[in-house]
Amino acid sequence: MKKFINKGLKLTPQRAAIFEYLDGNKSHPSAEDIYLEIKKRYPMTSFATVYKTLEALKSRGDIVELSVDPGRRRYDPDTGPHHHLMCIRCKKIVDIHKDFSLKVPEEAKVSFDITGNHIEFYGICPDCKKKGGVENGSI
Amino acid sequence: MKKFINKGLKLTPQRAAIFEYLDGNKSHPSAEDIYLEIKKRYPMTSFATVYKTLEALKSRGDIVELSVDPGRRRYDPDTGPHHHLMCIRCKKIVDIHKDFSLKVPEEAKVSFDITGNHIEFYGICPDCKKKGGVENGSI
DNA sequence: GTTACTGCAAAGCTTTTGCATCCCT
DNA sequence: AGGGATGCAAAAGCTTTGCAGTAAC
Repeated sequence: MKKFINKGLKLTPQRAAIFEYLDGNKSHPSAEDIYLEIKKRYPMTSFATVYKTLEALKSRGDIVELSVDPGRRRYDPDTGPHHHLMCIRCKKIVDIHKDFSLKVPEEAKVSFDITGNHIEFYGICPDCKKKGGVENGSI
Repeated sequence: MKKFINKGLKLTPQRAAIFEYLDGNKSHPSAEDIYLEIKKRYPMTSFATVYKTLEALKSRGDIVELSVDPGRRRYDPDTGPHHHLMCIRCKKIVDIHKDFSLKVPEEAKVSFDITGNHIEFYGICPDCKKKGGVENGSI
């Protein structure tokens, strides 16, 4: 929570609820997840407010947007360098805090200015392993 | 083209055009890119057909869906293991064919069955470097 | 002749936006 | 008081789907 306040943003009850929900959150929630959770405490909260707040936080660098889950954006309040492992069945995402020190090939380095990297691991989580079934993933 | 035909799918002119366009294609096109291109040769082609064909190819494992570009899915006919570098300004994607042999941390390995991984590099491409400007990326 | 594919249009989801009102500072 | 934030509803993207007609095999 500390990291969000006093940054020039007005602290409204809705935002406070969003900040509090995100702070330390390891679930990589989607906008809808956040909306539904916030609504429990502040039923007046609208979807637009959630999206606008996420956009504000994102552009301030207080959260990052994940594109691992095709079809919906997920948000991560952990802005430090780390990677993710997503269950291809239930879309659960867990953090991989490990430094892989990736060396980009020379050809790419000379033409592009590389600004970052992100590794996505795919797999089946323990819960889904128990249930069985079929899936088809994406990169 | 060879890799797509005779797989139980009916070969219609629309599909032939899609197969031909995708074969060896390194541009990582979106469904719309494909649709617009195919339409030049087969103006009757519909968006639905493109999506349905992509779905068919995807479920047969003949193409992979990339989730690097938030907001739109991109398709890659190169189904071998490789990674990608995307320009955060123009969304251009280039291949990174290099084996990084990533070792997943033990904690993750024991709980998940890891099925794959994919590295996304982010950067500014040569064309966009010339133009200058500001951006804000996502992971 | 079957069966699968096509095209159209409608619907489904997620995300964005305009605008009047509200309320934090 | 001023300016940013809220909420509503409409709109905008992208993707999926139902269905009748059509074409590949």
